[in-house]
Amino acid sequence: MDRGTRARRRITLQDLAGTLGVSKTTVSNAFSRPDQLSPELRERVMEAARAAGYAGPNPVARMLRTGRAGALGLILPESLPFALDDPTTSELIRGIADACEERRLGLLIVPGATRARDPRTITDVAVDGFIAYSLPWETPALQHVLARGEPVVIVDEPRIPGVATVGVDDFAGAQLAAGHLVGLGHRRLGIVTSPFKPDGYTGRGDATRIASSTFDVATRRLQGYRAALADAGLAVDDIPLYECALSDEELGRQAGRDLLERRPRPTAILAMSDRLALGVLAAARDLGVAVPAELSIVGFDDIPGATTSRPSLT
Amino acid sequence: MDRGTRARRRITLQDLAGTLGVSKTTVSNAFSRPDQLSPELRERVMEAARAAGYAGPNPVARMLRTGRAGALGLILPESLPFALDDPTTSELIRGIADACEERRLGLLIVPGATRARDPRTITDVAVDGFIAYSLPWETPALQHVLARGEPVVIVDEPRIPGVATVGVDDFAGAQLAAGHLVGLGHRRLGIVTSPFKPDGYTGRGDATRIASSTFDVATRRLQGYRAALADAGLAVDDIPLYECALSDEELGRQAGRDLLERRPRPTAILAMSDRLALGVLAAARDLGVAVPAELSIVGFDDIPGATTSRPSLT
DNA sequence: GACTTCTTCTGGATCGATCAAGAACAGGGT
DNA sequence: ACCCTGTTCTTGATCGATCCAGAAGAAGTC
Repeated sequence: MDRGTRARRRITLQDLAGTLGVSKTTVSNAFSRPDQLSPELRERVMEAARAAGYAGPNPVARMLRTGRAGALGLILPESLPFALDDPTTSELIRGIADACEERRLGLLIVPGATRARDPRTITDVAVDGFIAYSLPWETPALQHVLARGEPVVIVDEPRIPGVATVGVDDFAGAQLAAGHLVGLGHRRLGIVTSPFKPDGYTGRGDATRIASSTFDVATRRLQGYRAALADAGLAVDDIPLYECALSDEELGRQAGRDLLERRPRPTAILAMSDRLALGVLAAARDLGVAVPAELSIVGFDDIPGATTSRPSLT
Repeated sequence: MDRGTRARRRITLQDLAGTLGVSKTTVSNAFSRPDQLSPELRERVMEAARAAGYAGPNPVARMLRTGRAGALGLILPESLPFALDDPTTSELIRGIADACEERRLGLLIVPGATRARDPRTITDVAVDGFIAYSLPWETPALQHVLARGEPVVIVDEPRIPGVATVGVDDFAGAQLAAGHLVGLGHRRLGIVTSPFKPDGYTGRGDATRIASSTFDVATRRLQGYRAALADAGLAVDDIPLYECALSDEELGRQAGRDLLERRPRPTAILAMSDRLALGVLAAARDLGVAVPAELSIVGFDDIPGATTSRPSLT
């Protein structure tokens, strides 16, 4: 069956070589290794390519032969807009994007990895390796990434033996933050945590949830807080906790309201991220609690040790 | 030269078929077309694959054979964090990301296309088509995209004959916004524009720049504004313009300050994006100009006709 | 028994490039 | 005349899958 005007097959390196009367290797070299042939011939090849509307070697075929995909996959736990809403994450992504461009690598983004998703969005993409950002332990997406057997770098969490991980020292950072507050004399604290599980729960701290946490970051930061507070002789189990499902200002505000309405009211609040801290600040404003006179708030800005009590911020 | 423990070559479909004593087609079918073989055999294949640590067919080889890359390229004019900082863009990207996931397509992001960049970041990626978002006319990146000969959809601009373009009706939207203001009785207006050229210029409007504009969106919106204002009998050339290099709140504020310091002071300002409008609002606050009592501000929210005078927004 | 029809599986061609090895020719040195 | 070195170009194999045509066997139909 001849379908009318025959759908013109995409032109290949071979075709071009044919019309020019040279070998395909030569055409290939004209594009990829210009020093391997005489300038005149190269110019002829390029000219013919232009005339034929040939844009250059098919990237997929090249990938197959060379074994390099020329791209990196970036796995994000949440949606892209949400991820970039967080200054820390945004900075990380920009850094990755810039580094990729510098190395002439494509950047393939796989957002929303904590949601259930078709494995094929991970198994079927052409990348040389992955960067996985802050995922809970048992995320299926992460399993698929690891199963591919390609290089993986995990940012922040989870820590998996044999897999490269980069991140901040959560324990030490949290310990420092909490130590700072007790050093200032605070004895009634409150803690606003990032999620322990990716199930969307937001509400008061719950020992069983903490015990079965799958987010390493939250766990380690909490341990850091508790270590410092225990050192100061406080009963860590009595310190009110509020868990937020997302590192989001609105949830931080909700957490702040809950903690600040308790009696006796805490004089200081530890928040596991800057966005949560901002939310707590908003809650303090809502409730007419003066900051920093009546309340100290400490966020966590992912630079170990650089913790700051924030007096104002708008 | 035998390099010590021989670097174990990556296992292939063929290898698996060998150890199982079946054909490679069968193994391929086990993964990609389960209805083509008996359940028992399929289970045997999958079992063997698991044992051998075979994660599934090599995506690149599959792409080459099937001719589909299973991914879309998204070209953005600015950096990723910047793009997502704008609510409209952010919403668009999220929409694209969701649609891609639904269709099991990867999303390969190429940010910063207005900057000079290595063509290979575009020519060498494995995608089935591109979405180009709001690029200036002569962007080299766009030329490379078009040269690939694959489907391209351009969002907003530029309009190129033969290339699918989606976007809002800038002219009509702008006309409506400006018409709204003159309808309210305003006669002294100011205009804050998005860039006419990707050269980073920010400052007062300049007729030559406008005449040689390469950003269609700004041009069409300006024409829309002017059409409505001319209809109202205003001298369009006398209306002060301020061009911002980016659709950024800080630049909008700068623009707002410039326009509001002119005498006679404008009673209304048209801004070509919501972020610019927010900046103007901030400038009004800085200068103690009451909104909406002394000043009306109209943004452009990319929904044709849905223009709103914004009384308050914090 | 001869026939079609289904299901299940196989072999070989193919996608479009790169790569390794080598042929052909030029010039240089002795 | 001979060998050596370098440049320029070609041939054939290869990357790892999918697709097409068809073989083998079971089952149903007359």
